[in-house]
This record gives sequence, C-alpha cells and structure tokens, in this order.
Amino acid sequence: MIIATWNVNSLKVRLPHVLDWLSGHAPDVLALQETKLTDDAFPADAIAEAGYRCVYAGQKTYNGVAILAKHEPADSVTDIPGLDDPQRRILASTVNGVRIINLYVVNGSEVGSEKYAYKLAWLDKVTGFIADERGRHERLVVLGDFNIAPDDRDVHDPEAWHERILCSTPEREALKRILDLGLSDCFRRFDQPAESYSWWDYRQAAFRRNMGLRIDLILSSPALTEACTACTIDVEPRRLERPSDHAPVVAEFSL
DNA sequence: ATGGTTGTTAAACAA
Repeated sequence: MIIATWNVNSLKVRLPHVLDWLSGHAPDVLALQETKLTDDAFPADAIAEAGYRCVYAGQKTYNGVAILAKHEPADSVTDIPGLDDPQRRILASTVNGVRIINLYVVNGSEVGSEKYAYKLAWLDKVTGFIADERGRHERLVVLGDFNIAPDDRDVHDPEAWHERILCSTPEREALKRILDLGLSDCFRRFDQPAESYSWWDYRQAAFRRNMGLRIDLILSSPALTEACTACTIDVEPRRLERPSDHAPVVAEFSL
C-alpha cells in the first residue's frame, strides 16, 4: 500500500501535475493540502477519471485538504472537539482499513505572533484528537504539511533558522507530543540522503540551491511502522514549470 | 538588505 502527501499550493493550478503524478506513481492514497478550493469547485470528475475517489474540505482562497484514494474513503471527519475553526485544515478518513489523518498545520507566520499562538493552540487540540483516534485505530497514519522541521537535520541552514518559525522549540515540542502518542516519522526509519527537504521557498532560487526544510511528514502507528518498507521525497515535481513549493512524500507499506 | 516569489483576488494577505 502506497500512501503519499503533497501540499499542492492551489489544486486549480496544480491539477495537471497531480494527475500526472497519480498516473506515474499509482498511490493507494494521496493526501493534499492547500487545495484553495471551495467544495463546489473541487475537480472530483477529473480525479474520478484518473481512477480515484475523493473526499475534501475546502474554503475560498486559503487552506483546504483532500484525500484521493483508489478505494472509497469512509468515516470522514473535518471538525474536532474543542476546536471551532472555520479554517479547513483537517480531514480524517478510513481507506482499506487504514485511518488517515490529513493535516495542514497552521504556518504561524512568526514566533511570538498571534498566528503563532493559534498554531500552538491548534496543535494542542489536534494532538488530543489524534490520541483519541489512535485509541480506536490500530492502523493509523498522520500525514501532511506539518509546518515544523523535526530537527536540525531537516533544515538547510540551522543557524539562520534557529528558533525561527517552523523550527522553534515550542513547535518541535508540540510535534514531539504527537510522536509520543506512539507514532514514527517514516522518513527517519531509513537511511536517507543528507540535505533531504520537502519545501523550498519560491524566492532566492531556493530550490536550485537546495535551501529547503523537511516539513511534510508521514507518521505511522507501530502496526504500520513494522510494515513500512520505504519512505522517500519525490523532488521531480518541484522541477516542473509552475511547481508547488512543496514536493510529495511517499511511504510504502507491505499490507 | 524586513528584500525576494507565487496564489488568490483585485490591494492586500498568506505562505
């Protein structure tokens, strides 16, 4: 079973890339973030023609999450207890007996800002939700754009990013609390090339210079971690014309 | 160097 995540930064613009990628990689599940589409505008027909069912939770202009899957996603959840939030950042669904929690974590803008406080409060509520889901589902994957680089290996210039947004200690501690629910970062279960990143700013030719961060993650429960045979970042779509600023992350499970 | 680029949406906001 192949499960992938990709922040597409506008599904309207990136639909051709997504369809090409589905056709080339044939994942069982592809979780998308930053679709930036209301549900009535979601390209469900084009995705169905590619052989994928989909569930989605979108809004105008910002945010938006979706799960594309070869088999019908079931028991979808878009809102969680204690978080009355119009921002569409969460989509949980069950595919082939695997519970998928797709997250577009708040960016946070700047350490100490209002958005930063919202990020930490949001992460706290979501951690409670994941704990709850973890108790109900043996096979659980939490994936998406976490907007947190787990540690300095995941940052091209740790000194420049020291205690900055995406890298601050409170953010990393919030991520650790999610991992401490018994989840593993699939990518780090395997030897990986040095300087592996999943996001590069559009500015300063950051991709060409590999000035990136690894902020897109696939976390798995023990039952799935045992079955995980590979986890890679596919940088190829980042080389295309008009790319997303994120690359897809792919995990393979022998299920 | 508080810069720079992209997306949505129409000047500003978010990332």
